[in-house]
Amino acid sequence: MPTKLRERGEWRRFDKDALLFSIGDCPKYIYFIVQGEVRLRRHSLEGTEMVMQRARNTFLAEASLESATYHCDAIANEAVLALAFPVSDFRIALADCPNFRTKWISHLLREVRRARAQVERQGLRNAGDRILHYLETECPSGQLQLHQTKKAWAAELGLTHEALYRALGNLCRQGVLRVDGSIIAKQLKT
Amino acid sequence: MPTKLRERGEWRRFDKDALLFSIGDCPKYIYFIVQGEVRLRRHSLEGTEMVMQRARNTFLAEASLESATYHCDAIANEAVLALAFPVSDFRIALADCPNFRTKWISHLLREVRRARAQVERQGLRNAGDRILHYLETECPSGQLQLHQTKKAWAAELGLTHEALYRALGNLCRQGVLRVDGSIIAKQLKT
DNA sequence: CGTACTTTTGAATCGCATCAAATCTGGTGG
DNA sequence: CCACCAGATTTGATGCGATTCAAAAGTACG
Repeated sequence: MPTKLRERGEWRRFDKDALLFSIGDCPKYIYFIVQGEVRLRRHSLEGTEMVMQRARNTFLAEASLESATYHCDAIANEAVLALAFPVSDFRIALADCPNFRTKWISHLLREVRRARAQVERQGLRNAGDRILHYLETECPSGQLQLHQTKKAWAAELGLTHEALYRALGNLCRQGVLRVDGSIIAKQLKT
Repeated sequence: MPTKLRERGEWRRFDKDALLFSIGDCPKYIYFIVQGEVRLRRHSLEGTEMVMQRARNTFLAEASLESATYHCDAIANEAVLALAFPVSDFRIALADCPNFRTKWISHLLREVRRARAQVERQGLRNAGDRILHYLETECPSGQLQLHQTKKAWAAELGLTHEALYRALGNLCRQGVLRVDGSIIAKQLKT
C-alpha cells in the first residue's frame, strides 16, 4: 500500500454487533479489517439473514468503490480494529500507484473466485455436502477453526442452525468428520 | 482497450456446445465474447451442472488471469464469435496502460457484485422468490428476454427444471408474472 | 416423417424448514 | 461464589416444498 494512502487511514474501533455501515448509505470509506471480523449481510424479504462475505485481515466493501450506495450491512462479529480510508484518497492511490493497482486487481480476482465458490456451494442440495465443500474450499489443511458460532456458520452456508447441527452429527456418526468445540476436522479413512 | 492488445486478439468461432476450455486446463487466453453466449459451469460430485457465469459482450474467465488452471468449463450456448487474447499480452497491457487497468477494475467490481447477487438469490429457499429476485437484479426493465432454454435457466437458478416450470405456473396463476415464450415480464397490479 | 430435446403435468419420496422444548454456556450483578 | 439471564446448542415432531421418477405433449431440425 502506498504510504500516502496509509497516512490517510483513520483508526477505528467497533464493539461487537456495531454497524460499520448500512445498506443504502453513501460509501465514504473503504475499511481494512486489522483485528477481529466483520460480516457483510443482506436480508431477504422474509427476514432471513444472508452472509455475503466475512472479512478478516482484508478489505471490506470493495464493490462499493464505484457505487453510489452500499449494497450490504457491515456488522462487527466481535470487537474490531479497522483502518478507514476515504474513498476519494483510495481512488487517487489507485490512479497514481501502479503497484497498488496490481495488488488491488489480485484482491478483486480472489474475491470473484470466493464468491463463485460460494455460489457453487449454495447450489449443493444437501447439508452435508455444503459442509464438506466449505472445508475443501476454505481450509486447505482440512481443519477448520471456526471463528464464529455454529449458528452464524449456518447462515453462511444457507442453512438453518438446526439443519447444520444435525448434518454435523450425521457426518460425525459416519466417521467423516470430527467436531471438537470450534474445531472441525476431516477424519481420515480408517 | 489499448490498440496494442487489440492487435493481438485472434478471432475464433465456436459452434453450439463447443468447449472454449475445460476445468484444469492451463489458461492461455482470455476471451472476449463478441457474438453469442458462453457459460461457465462446474459439476458437483453428483453430476448436477452449476452455472457460474453467462458471458455476452464481455470478458470470460477473468479469474483465471492469475491462476495456474481454469476453474470451470466454458461452453458455447450457441454459435459464438470471440476474440482470444494471449494471457501474457493481457498482462502486459494491464501493466502498461492505466486507462485499461481502470476499466478492468470496474469490470471486476461488476463481476463481484453479480456473483454476490447470485449468492443472495441461491439463499432464497423458495423457487418463486428466486425467479422474482432474478427479474429484479438482472433486468431493470422488469422484462426478461430469456437467451436460453428454461431448462438452462433452471440450472442457473439452482433449481430442477420441473420446479422452475411449476413455480412459473404458480406466479402466472397468481397474476404476478406474464410468460410469453422466452419473454418473462412482471405483471402490474390491476 | 422421425428423432432429439424441451416443455409440461402427475405422483411419490425425502430432506430441510419450522415450531417446540430441554440443556448447556458464558457473562452479569447481587 | 452463586443465582440468574440471554444466547447457543441440541434433540424431537410435523409439514411443506423441492427432488425424483415417469410419462405425455409440444417443438425444432435434418
